[in-house]
Amino acid sequence: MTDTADDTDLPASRPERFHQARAAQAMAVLEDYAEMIGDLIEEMGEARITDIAGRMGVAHPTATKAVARLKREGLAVSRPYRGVFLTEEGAALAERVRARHRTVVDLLIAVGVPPETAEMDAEGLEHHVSDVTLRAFERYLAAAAKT
Amino acid sequence: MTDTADDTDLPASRPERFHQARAAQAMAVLEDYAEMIGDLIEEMGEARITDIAGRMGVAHPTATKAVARLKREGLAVSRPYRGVFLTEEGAALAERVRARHRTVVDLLIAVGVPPETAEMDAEGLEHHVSDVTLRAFERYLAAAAKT
DNA sequence: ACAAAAATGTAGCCTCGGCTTTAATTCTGT
DNA sequence: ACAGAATTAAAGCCGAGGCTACATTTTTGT
Ligand SMILES: [Mn+2]
Ligand SMILES: [Mn+2]
Ligand SMILES: [Mn+2]
Ligand SMILES: [Mn+2]
Repeated sequence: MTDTADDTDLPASRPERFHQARAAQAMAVLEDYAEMIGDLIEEMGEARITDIAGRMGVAHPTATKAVARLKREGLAVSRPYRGVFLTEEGAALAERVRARHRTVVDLLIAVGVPPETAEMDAEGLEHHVSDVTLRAFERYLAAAAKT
Repeated sequence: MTDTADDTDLPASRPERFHQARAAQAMAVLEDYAEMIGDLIEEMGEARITDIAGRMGVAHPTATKAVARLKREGLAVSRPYRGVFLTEEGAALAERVRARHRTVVDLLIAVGVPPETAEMDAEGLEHHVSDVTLRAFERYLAAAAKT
């Protein structure tokens, strides 16, 4: 045995933190596709595989597989050669993800990150921002606005 | 064609932002293992597969494969049944990652995230913090300290 | 010294998210 | 109407990062 029990771990053990980060990562693709499909439906009335793939920067078979996973998870529906639509649950996820994305970008800008960089980094960061952290960001932004 | 050219994209196109996030993610595991191996060597003089696996919260063959990748990328060395060691490049990476992790935690705390949550979220967030953003965080923390 | 325990390695399986290639279907313009 | 273009689907490849089960080697205790 090597370890002396475990460091500073009264609350979440170190392995637990890695587990959490991996779980968040597993949701990341689903979240981005849901948000993107929501965007497309709003902007152009429908979400086509080609457009999804184009905006995600992937080949269209990759988008097709992602949509298949969304469907499997009950977040989207589609029929062959028709567009993709979000279920209620999928739409709710998309909305949450969109709001969180905005908050993350705003927080980054508020602490001095250049807007362009903020937008860039937020695309990856957003998926690892917990609810607790998100609420802290919102409070910070509200307080900063009052100044 | 569907899209009306592209939204707000003078600088980094939307697909480009997703590419960037995916690239960052591809480094994440390497970064965490490098940092962990550095920690273990410092704390106990050597990094054993069992300890690496234990702290990462994975089965030991998973750690073995990660170390194999580190070796393949020139970041670590090891011989069968001996511990794992970082190359110069690996140690430099570990150091950078450790510093960035601290800065991210500090920034989160500074904007009002509970320390426990900050530590939790930072484990995933850190890998998506670009150099530009990291420097902005440092400036913010320095300014906040002066208050 | 040597048997049992612990650590490490190896093989083989899975899912996910990329990709290319090829087939099927739908849309479009004349 | 229908040929060609565009879109979508399907199949099959890859690497990464998980896992379990089993083999090998090293360490340890008597
Ligand atoms: Mn994203
Ligand atoms: Mn986003
Ligand atoms: Mn991490
Ligand atoms: Mn870390």
